[in-house]
Amino acid sequence: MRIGALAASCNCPAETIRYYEKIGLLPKPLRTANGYRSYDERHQKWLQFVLRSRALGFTQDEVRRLSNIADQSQPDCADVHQLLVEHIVDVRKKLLDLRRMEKALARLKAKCQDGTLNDCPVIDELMN
Amino acid sequence: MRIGALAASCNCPAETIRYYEKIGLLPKPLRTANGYRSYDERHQKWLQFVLRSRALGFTQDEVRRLSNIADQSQPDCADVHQLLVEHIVDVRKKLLDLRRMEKALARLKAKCQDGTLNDCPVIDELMN
DNA sequence: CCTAAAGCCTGTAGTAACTACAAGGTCAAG
DNA sequence: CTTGACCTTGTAGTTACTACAGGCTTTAGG
Repeated sequence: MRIGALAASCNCPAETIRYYEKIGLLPKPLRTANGYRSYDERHQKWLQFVLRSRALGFTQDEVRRLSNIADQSQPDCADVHQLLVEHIVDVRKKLLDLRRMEKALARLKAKCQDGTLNDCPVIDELMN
Repeated sequence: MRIGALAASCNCPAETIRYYEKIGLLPKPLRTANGYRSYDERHQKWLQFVLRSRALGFTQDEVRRLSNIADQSQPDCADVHQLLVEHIVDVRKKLLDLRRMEKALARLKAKCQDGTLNDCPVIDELMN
């Protein structure tokens, strides 16, 4: 199949596929006589793997490491486990940050009294 | 005061201050005879305003809009309120995403059984 | 007073992770 | 036979900075 079909099947822009190929996240596919990229289901699985990993918040670099593990004949579960644990720590840190933000924003919004005030206390608080 | 002092007082790299000036988030300061930037407390308040807004997750563009509001003689609370509400929606969306991620990651980690397995079920699940 | 370190200047390039063209080749349908 | 959809490469733009390079100026120590 060509890049458009692969893109449609994985619900991902063709440009992203080319980009992943360029940065080495996806293996280079064969080319047809006219130079078009030619994919099979192995490529499809690989792309899916990358997309799912990204959807879980893994960075490109982490995906690369995951790929290296996945590429072994017997993927080492301990390695994956470690990556997973580290990533979960990251995600939790981000969650904490966002929760703190949300709280602060909600407090500011309350100060605002639905925007009915003439002089804005929010601006004031951010400035001083 | 010079840029280093301002940077220290706001706990922010001098390069960021120059950057904010360049993109128009901060007003251009006066220059001393030798060309050094010269700041006063008004600049300091302005920078603080920007930094606090950024810490709350507002984008540069949103900060710019907030700044415009703040710059009026009587800042319009309704405008601020709207920006606030929109931003809170964004933050909540990100929170939902992250929570979903965390759940999925925790489930994968459980599958892994602490990495004691020989063949990794996580790789398998991401692929198929 | 001299020198060395610290601080300042401008401008450019690099980061993550794409996205959006521009300019052109190929192919099938009407 | 030409129109439109699809493909190609390569480059530039996005967000929000960060990190130099190369070159001034100021400040502190001996």
